[in-house]
Amino acid sequence: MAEAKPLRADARRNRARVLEAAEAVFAAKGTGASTEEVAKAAGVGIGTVFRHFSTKEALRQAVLVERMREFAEEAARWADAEDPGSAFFAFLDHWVEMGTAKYAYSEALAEAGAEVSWLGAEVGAQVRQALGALLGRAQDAGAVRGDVEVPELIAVLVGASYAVKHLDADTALRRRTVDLMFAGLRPSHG
Amino acid sequence: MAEAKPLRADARRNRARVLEAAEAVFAAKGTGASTEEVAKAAGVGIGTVFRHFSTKEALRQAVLVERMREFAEEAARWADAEDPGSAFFAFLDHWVEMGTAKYAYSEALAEAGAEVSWLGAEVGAQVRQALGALLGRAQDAGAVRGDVEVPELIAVLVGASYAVKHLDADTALRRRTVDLMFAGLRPSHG
Amino acid sequence: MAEAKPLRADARRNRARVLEAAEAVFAAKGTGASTEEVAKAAGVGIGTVFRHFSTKEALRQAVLVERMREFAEEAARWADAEDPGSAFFAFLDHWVEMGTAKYAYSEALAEAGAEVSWLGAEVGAQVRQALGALLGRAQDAGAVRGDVEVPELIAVLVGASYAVKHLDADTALRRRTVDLMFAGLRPSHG
Amino acid sequence: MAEAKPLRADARRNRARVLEAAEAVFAAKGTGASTEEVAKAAGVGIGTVFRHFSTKEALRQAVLVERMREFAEEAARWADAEDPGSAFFAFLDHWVEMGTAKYAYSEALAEAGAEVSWLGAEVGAQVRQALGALLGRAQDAGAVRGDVEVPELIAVLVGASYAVKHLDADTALRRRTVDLMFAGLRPSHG
DNA sequence: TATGAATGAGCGTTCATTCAT
DNA sequence: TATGAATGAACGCTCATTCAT
Repeated sequence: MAEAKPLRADARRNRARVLEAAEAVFAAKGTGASTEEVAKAAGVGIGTVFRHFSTKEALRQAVLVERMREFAEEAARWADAEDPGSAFFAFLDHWVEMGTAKYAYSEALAEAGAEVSWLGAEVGAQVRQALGALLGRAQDAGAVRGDVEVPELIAVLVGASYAVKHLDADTALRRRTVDLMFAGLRPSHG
Repeated sequence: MAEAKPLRADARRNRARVLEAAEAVFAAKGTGASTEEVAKAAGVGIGTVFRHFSTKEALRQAVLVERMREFAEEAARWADAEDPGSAFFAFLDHWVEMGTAKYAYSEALAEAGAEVSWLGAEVGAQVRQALGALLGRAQDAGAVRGDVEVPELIAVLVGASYAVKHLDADTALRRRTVDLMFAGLRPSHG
Repeated sequence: MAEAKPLRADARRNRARVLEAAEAVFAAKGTGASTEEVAKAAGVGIGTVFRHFSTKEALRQAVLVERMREFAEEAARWADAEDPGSAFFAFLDHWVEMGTAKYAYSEALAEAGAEVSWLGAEVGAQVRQALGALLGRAQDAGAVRGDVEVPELIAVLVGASYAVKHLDADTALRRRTVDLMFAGLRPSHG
Repeated sequence: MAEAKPLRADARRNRARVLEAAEAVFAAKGTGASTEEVAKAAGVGIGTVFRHFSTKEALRQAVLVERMREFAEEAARWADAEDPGSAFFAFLDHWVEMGTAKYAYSEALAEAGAEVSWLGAEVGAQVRQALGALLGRAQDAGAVRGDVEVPELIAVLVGASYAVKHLDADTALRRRTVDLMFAGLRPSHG
């Protein structure tokens, strides 16, 4: 439950810098970017990267976990909005927009949806729970079809994030696409 | 526009074998698979692969072009079905299901949607045209919202293919997800 | 039985050069020397080394196998000498002397004695058989104790080679040591 | 000659723990084991290891020195046995057996025999002296050939230890090998 | 003095690409 | 034209050593 090792202050700072750098580099060039490049972006030696993340795969996963943490936090932030229906759709929009900027969001969410073991029961559960709350209230308010459940909602979100990734230049088209993908969630559809 | 050189029969045959092998290998292991492996699968030397596709990237693109050709053909095949509405949705479903099996379909379509230059005006246009025909007839039949246009349709398709890629184990969930994503295309009965 | 792949002439030549270079480099600096260095010594790119020996360990083993092949050949060469007793001891001496120059001889023989699986049934058997022949004739001639068998003979040889490795500067001492180690093989005249 | 600085009690204790740990780790995994691992086994930080042994090589040598000290002590312990002949051979046997368990004994002794400079005049001399005493008394008692001297005795011991290292599974073979290697020391051999 | 985080050279290995056969 | 051996840059990762805490 508590952090395993209470790292020294400077070590924790470096860990964070590496994580941030990895997030940025992976976002810009994909996971294929070299670990060396991440190290350079973080301003540390390559040994430091591997001290904190024993494997490149471990680093990739840490980035994804971080993103899911942000996702859950963000979702929680919208949880007690006055109008649950608007809040729900606003959150979806917000999230998809972020995915345009930060490359691996859809990937992260996909793996969270799939309940990948390494994500850690904790974060995965937080994600599903926070999203479930938002969804439930929107359904109670009659803004979302009652038969929608969290797993397919996640999948739709994943798809939307991915679809939009290639559309960052054309704002209008992106708008139309996102609207179309989320329209099916609304009850008015037969 | 036309093929640069009229290849000798055996050369053309080899080119085709390599392309097929690449499709299979990339589908199974992703684009990261080595060119050597593709050569082996095709039963040719690695030199032959590079004779036909001067670069690995060129090979990857050729695979995508091939897929788009199939996409356009398939779409054309549904073009004169009796019930345009059913045909339209049946085609979408069919396509998404194929994407589950053949890895990079969504990727290919995404790049086709983006009108990437290398796709070649020809294939890109064929795709958009065939899909446009299907869409137009479905709209005329009142089965699809009238304000939907080809670009966002492609984007939705891309998103659906991607979303579903991680769901190949759970058929029911896949079904619900796809339905949800395409539901927005239908005219609201509000 | 026959060579698995009939390599092209140039490829076979390169394989041999790499093997030779590895023998020399490992002899001079131990197995810890870098593969890069072996490549340089062979005058080939590093990729070539790994094409022929897929692993550094594989290269090391190939060197040992090569040495055992030489050992067996050499032993066979002494097999039909006129005086079996002299031939036997002369061979032992000869071998130990070579071990002084070529670093990993004792290591190779030790693993042959241990019947390490990768040595290949073939070479290991050749070694034991050739040595057994020499030993048998020497025993028949009364020059070696009758109760000595091949396994312990190999062990003694291994020990002698190793002992002598550190004595290459002092010929006289080396002489006395080797004599002492092999003296026990002679029938006691008690 | 004497210890450079009279270390504080806890520092001396740490030095000893590191040395012991290194002995165990090197024995189990060879000198290739990482210094980090030694530190962990000793229960100290890696910085502490390097404070006491400025270099990994220095640590390795310290281990060897320690072993030679034990060798000399052990030899001295047998020095005034009643039957010098039995004592001599019993000591050799004992030592070789230990070498089976503790990996680098033969290596250590080899370097002692070679009078490597770093071993320190002191320990090297102790070793040669203690062994010389044992040998001398055995020769006086007629149990060992009179022309044998310490240097070749050390070499034989080194060879025997090494030979036996690969034979730890087969006790009977080990027995026969050792007997064979030491048999040459006895006077009955022509 | 002890700690362990940081460093970066170096290693084994892979793979796209070239070129002699 | 087809082959596959050769090449070497680049990668992930390890580890002896240094140094701030």
